[in-house]
Amino acid sequence: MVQKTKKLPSAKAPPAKLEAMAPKRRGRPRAYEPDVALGKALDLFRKDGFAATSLDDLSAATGMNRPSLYGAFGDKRELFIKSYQRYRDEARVATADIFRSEQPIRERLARIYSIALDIYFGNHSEPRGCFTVMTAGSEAVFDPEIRGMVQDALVGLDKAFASCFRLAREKGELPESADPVVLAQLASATLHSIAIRSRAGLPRKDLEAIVAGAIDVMCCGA
Amino acid sequence: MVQKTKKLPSAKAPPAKLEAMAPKRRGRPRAYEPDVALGKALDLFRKDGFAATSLDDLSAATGMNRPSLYGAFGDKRELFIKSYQRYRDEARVATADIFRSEQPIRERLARIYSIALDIYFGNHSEPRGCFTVMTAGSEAVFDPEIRGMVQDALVGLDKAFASCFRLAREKGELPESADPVVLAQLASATLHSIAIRSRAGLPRKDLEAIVAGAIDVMCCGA
DNA sequence: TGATTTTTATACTGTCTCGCATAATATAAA
DNA sequence: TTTATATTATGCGAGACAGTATAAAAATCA
Repeated sequence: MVQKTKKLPSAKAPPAKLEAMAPKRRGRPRAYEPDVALGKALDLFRKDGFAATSLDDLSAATGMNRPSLYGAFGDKRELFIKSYQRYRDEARVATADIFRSEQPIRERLARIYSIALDIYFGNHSEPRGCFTVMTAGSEAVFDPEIRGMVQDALVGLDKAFASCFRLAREKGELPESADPVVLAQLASATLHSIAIRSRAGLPRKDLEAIVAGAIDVMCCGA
Repeated sequence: MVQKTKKLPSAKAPPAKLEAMAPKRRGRPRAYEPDVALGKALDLFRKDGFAATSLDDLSAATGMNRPSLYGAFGDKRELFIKSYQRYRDEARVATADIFRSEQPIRERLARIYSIALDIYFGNHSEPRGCFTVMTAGSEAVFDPEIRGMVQDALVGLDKAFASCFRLAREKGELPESADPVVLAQLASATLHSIAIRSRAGLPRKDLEAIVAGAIDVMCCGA
């Protein structure tokens, strides 16, 4: 989310839009909305990867010309990182309330995987897969900053799943012998696997079956 | 493996080399060995991916100049496909006897994962990950032939794991209630997960711990 | 020896690539 | 109005890119 200027409670609030509260900017107004432009860039990077995405492609997709892109987001690498940041943020907010909730473990897992598949398949004719797994993962070898972000995403997910299983065990949904950390790694692995399989063109139905089977094993008999 | 000419048991066998059995080729002799050149190309594709690997890079790595590359392997896409074919072949022969053996299930799984980690980490300073998961998976969206190969690799592994679990159940290592197909998908997922994590720079030790935990769950109590 | 065959070596072409320099444009402030 | 500011629009330039054309080199065959 773009940093918004302090929202002081002025008497009159002319247009309802948030950004309209900002003091009038000085020069020529932007012809683009940074937020939607970043979304377009993200989708392009998800589809083609870093190397195969040219600045001309990005320019065409965002509707911004090259200098505007640089002014707004920096060079290609910075734009890539900001796109990835955006992807992670979106994924986080999409799953936040599930990870915060106290629903039965099976339900929580099912909802998480459902959202993940929505992200992986998207609305396009061709599936995108997972940015962390495919695109960012590939670049992680070369760029320490990206590598750090990918590692954060991976272990962050592990921890989130682990807390789910820990709670489930406390609630008696799982036997005392269940190891939350190990189960969390299996849950992550299942997510990774359906991410790969979606990108490989396997039908969503198959992946949903995999998810169902994995949930059965992880919540053994519960 | 390259198709070798029929090895007829002639009386005199001058040099021990296999390729020397071939009838003498007509023109200027090759300055490269196709097999090792393909190996170099494979490693480059694994490191950088398809788009970021230039023909100049490939030329330098293989020691072949551009026209020789074309003559031997075709254009970049064909070379990529041949490299991937080679990768799959190597992985298959490296695991063939384990998948064919009748060892205890835990041992078989442990050996498979150990070989996988060897492949993913390699001898280089920087890990490579899995060609199927990373590089080929990314390209699968655009190229039907690559997509087919990736799907083959994925479901082929599922089936191989499934036959392991089926045998284990028959031998009484696993309870009757164990579902070989579901367990196989978990075994594949674990492999996918460590492939991703290796590329993301996580230490091998961590991945070995993940493997150990996953094996414990999959062979529940056995 | 000379002719044929196969590969290597060099260099070229037209296109794309990234990043930036420059100039035009649209707004707010003075 | 004029000035200052911030953005857009155009396009340049040095280099990388994939693929190929052409010629030289090294072998076998006659």
